[in-house]
Amino acid sequence: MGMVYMANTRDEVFRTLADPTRRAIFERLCREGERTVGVLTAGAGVSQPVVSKHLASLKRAGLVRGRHEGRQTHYSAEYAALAPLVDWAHEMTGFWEKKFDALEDLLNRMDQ
Amino acid sequence: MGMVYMANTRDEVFRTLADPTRRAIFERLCREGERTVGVLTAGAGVSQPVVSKHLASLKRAGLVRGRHEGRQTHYSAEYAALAPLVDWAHEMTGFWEKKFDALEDLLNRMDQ
DNA sequence: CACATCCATAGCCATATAGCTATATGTGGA
DNA sequence: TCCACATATAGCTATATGGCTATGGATGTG
Repeated sequence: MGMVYMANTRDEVFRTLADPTRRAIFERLCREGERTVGVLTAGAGVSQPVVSKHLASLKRAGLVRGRHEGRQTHYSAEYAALAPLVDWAHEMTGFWEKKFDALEDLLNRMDQ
Repeated sequence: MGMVYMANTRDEVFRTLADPTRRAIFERLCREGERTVGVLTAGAGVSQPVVSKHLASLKRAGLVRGRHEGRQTHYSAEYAALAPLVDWAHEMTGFWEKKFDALEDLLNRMDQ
């Protein structure tokens, strides 16, 4: 029950998406689908080795996957890897709702 | 339409929540509600000045608010500040769904 | 085979920042 | 007033990392 994702994974996802350049690359893969390193480099605003490095980070975090085809590597987004982030956020706001439930409960008791 | 949160805010929220210590402090405020710096320091695993610094970061990102009461400062979580993060994640997975819609559409056309 | 192309890796540097201790600031109590 | 307490700030250091250039390794092409 719960805790499907290790805190470790969550840590890495948060840390990986914190960098704007890296997040932009991931976002582009989400929007445009599978893309090669060369295409991603054009418009990334940084050099090709930097793009490769960021893609390696994203891959380590499970956020992208690479597919080799000849000389090119095609990367694509792994949408499911966003789950730890979304789950965590929902858990946090969940505590907020529970507090309101408790407040409502308290008010109901006070009514009696 | 959309773009209620500046990319700037999103950047800051991501960057702020990337640090595990800081995220743990925020998480505690979510779970336990309003807490003083002293209470947060106990169990944070770092010194009091570090906790104060992290709280200042969280405040700058809009993730917490502080309430002064005598010598103490009571901090509490601003759950709404998580919205940019959740919205972004949903936007990303939205692109995924659109792709499936397009695929389904394509398959429907091929059926004819 | 020789050469070009695509990507990954190595090695370097500059900067950002998370942690520390020491101290300042502000508040309550004797 | 004097001291204790709670928090914030200042100043420092070590480390992590995002950027670069140079180069290696692999794959097409003439």
